Amino acid sequence: MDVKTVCLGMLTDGPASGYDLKKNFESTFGHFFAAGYGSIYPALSSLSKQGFVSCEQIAQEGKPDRKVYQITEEGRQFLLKALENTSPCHKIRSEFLATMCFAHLMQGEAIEAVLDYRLEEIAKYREMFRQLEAESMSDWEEGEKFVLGFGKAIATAMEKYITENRHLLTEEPVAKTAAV
Amino acid sequence: MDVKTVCLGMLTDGPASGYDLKKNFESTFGHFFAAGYGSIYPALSSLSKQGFVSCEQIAQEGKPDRKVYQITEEGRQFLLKALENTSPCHKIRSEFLATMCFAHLMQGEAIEAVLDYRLEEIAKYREMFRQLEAESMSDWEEGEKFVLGFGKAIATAMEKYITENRHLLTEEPVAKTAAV
DNA sequence: CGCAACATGTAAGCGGTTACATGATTAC
DNA sequence: GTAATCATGTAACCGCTTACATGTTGCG
Repeated sequence: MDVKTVCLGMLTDGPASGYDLKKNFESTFGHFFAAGYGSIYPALSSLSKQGFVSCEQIAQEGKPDRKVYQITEEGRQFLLKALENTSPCHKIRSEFLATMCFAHLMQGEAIEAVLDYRLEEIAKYREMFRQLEAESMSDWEEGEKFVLGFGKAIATAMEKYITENRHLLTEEPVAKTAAV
Repeated sequence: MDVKTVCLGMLTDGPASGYDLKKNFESTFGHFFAAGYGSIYPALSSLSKQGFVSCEQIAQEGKPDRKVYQITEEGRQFLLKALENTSPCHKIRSEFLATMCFAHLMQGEAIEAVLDYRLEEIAKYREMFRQLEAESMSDWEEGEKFVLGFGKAIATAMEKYITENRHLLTEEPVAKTAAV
């Protein structure tokens, strides 16, 4: 599943512009599927060429025309087919964990800084989740609630693990008893 | 941090061939930083050109020469610099969660299948962790243990969340009481 | 007999990131 | 005045994936 398909999925919720979708990518989808304008706009124009979305151009003063996209019946069919894939992946690409693998090559302060930064990032996600719940959760589909809960559960687990185990990385290793 | 830098890091553990590194990418690093031969071999030859690794070519009968790479002092310096980045990212790209966001467009059976597949994948990681612990953990750096523990903690949290909340996605929604 | 492990690489292509380009309006 | 929001897009680039290409040894 690529950015195109996710855009199509977002449009099942109602017509939207590329700009609108970007906000979705930043909020609801932000923690597990990132995308920038450089992916979104080309995706929409490609979907349009394929006939999976229709586009209504709304003139505006001072701003570029607002292009509001709507999913078509063919688009909906295509999306449903895409969702039939029963083995979607879940990939992690973590420079954080890679760095921690080489912690023994780093200075204690640097390790602490990396761990603190990670905790801050998690806290940001937490805050985002909190706001989403407060603001707009009432009209969500169950799926979206499930995904939000998933994000929260993982955030909690990461936070807990890091705070409980960071000492392993930063404490001076106990003098090893001489081998043999 | 890219594949090149991770390869360089792996070589601090001792000389190795591309083939050897691939095994590392499949075991220890597999759950958070994937890489195939198509990334590894070019990475090594690039590192070699930059003088960050030296290469000893060992002739073999019937097989291509085994190329054993060793990190150089310049390589080590470069790696240490790279590890100074105190804000390494941790990215998730999840087709699984994206799919679940659109669960309301899917049939119950398909949703179940996706969830079951995810649980199976997690179980595979779990099994891999178990084997790593049994086999080779004694000579690991603290960092590697930390990262393995991290993987286990996240796997546990995901498993728990999915099993406890999957019913939200697959049960028939309770008939909504008429609005207002 | 067939498969897994050993062992290296190239080349095309894809998907996504980043930087660039433009510019009005509104809130602080 | 300056930053954020609204609003769209292109183009170069980068890094990684996938498929291809080749061939031996050893195990069950």
